[in-house]
Amino acid sequence: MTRYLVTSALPYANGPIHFGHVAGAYLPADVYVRYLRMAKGPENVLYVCGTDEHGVAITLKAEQEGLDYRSYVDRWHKDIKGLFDRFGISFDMFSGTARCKHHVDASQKFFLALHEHGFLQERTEEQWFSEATSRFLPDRYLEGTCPNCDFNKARGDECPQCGTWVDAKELKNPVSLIDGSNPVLKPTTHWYLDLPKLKEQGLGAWYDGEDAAHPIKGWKPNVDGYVQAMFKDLHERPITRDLPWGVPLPEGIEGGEGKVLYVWFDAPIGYLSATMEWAEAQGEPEAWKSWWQGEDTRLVHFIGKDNIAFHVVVFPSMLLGQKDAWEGKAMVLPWAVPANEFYNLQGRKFSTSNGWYLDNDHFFANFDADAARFHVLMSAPETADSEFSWQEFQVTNNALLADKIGNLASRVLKFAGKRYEGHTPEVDAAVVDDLRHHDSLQEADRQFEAVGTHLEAQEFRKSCHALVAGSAALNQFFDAMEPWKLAKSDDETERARCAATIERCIAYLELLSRRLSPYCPGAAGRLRSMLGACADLADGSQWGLGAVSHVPAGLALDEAGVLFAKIDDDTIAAECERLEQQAAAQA
RNA sequence: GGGCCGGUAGCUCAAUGGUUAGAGCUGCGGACUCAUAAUCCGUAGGUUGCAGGUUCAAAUCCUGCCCGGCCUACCA
Repeated sequence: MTRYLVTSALPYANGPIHFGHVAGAYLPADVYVRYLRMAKGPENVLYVCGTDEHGVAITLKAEQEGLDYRSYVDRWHKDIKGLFDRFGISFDMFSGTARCKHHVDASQKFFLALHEHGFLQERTEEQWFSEATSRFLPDRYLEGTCPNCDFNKARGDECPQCGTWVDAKELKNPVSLIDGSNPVLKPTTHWYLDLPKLKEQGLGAWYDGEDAAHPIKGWKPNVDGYVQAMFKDLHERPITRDLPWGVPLPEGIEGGEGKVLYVWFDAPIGYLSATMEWAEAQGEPEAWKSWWQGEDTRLVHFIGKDNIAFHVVVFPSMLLGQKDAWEGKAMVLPWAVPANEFYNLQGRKFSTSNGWYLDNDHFFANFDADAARFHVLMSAPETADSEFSWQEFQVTNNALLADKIGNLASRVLKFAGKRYEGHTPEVDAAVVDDLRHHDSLQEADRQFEAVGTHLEAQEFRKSCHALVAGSAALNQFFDAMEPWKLAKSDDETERARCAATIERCIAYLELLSRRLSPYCPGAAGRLRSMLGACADLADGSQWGLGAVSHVPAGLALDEAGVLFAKIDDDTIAAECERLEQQAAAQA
């Protein structure tokens, strides 16, 4: 059986995350995972993630705030997890690279295996060193005079005046932006990952799909364009740093004392160490192997476009370079990397510091997480940047969720409540059989099946459209049958058609509740409880096939409630106003 | 500067080189009354960013330009 190991990019524990992050790497993954659990069985799906808690940016911010590194990342870990909980992101394990007890060992083992297999190069170069703080300075935290145009506020990596790329060592009169001191050049040794060699030894074949073990489907255009360009000019890449915070180099590496693994190196290993943590929590510490070394595993990385190089080139290289170091078995390579673009907010980038963001506490206190999930997914940046707008959110919520889907449940169940005293009607099987061929029901069948095929292909926007189209087809069916007229007829055959119509609608509402489940788990659950005893006609945790073929008579239905509440114009106007004020306050 | 992605109806998006470029939402008109003033039907809406080229045929392929975005290896 094919198994799916799904990851979402590790959020950096250095600040709040927002809807933009959720739209790109988390919500699509969560909907995909919820679908897979239903369609393939929960035992064949594992969804892991965690915060990325190392790196120079964290050390600097923590020091600025006077916090030790541990407390600092703990705070953001908690904050970030809080937003995921509100969105209902259903990780099997959400850990963190500085809190997972397997992480240091796993990362060091990765390094050692690459070292032993000849995929690392050692180089000694001069770097700016601050004697005041006894630390090497990243280029970005240096300022000085540009060697090209003499502009005196050039950064260590780039000159904002002439735009040229500055080699930090050539920067004149450098000053540390951290403490204002004048650094000196000092030699330091670092290890480089030999990407060109790894590309020759299998990465290239894997990427091109020549490796039969990984029959990956085509890469997305944004991924392929980026990686092809990268392959044309592939270089060795440093994977160590001089920092006081991170995974120390393994013992026994000469010259490695006091150095740590580069955060980009240890971060993706977080997917593996989180899996180990999950396995241990299950009481089967070895269970991670069946995921990371199983021939049937499909490893799927959901990321934003800023992460493409690391997930399609660097991390696969690291996995490939392990060879048989892990008890003689190779690691799986990614099967798919759905990289999304960026999600903006009403024409501008999300920015907490500029006040251009959605306040998470406020949002979830006033709006339904299910509606947010559906809208954000439906407008997710799959092929190009996209955005959240309050007006569009209102349209999705009102016109699609409340009117098309919620009202469908309402009209059917209330009709049954009145005409059949809250129970499923008795039907003539022949009349029901006749209705099965109705154009609208066949259209509903097609659309509800398409929901699954689109999800399987990671086409989330299309899957949302199919779900709405399926519901629209059911509304058409209801309208075409006109049960409100049939029910009042003196003709017995007309009343039989009415009963059969309601029977079919109830069967399809049960199907709808399962199709809706990955997107809107809360509303799907409410719909199932409204269906009362009819919810028992199919296992709600199963994607299953289509609508149940026969709804027995006399099953009790529950009270028909409101699945999705509408959002009025004033509320939307108030939210837009709130956003503008937030931005103005920060200006 | 270099690389890459995108530009299609008022809005959000579709369209293996192949009929007359399609949906949804909004707008307008109508039907209906079971339902959350919902639903259903009809209709309007286009120089596919611009200019060339290839082809029997171009939104699609090629060249140049314009606009937006991302990356550019020490921002994770």
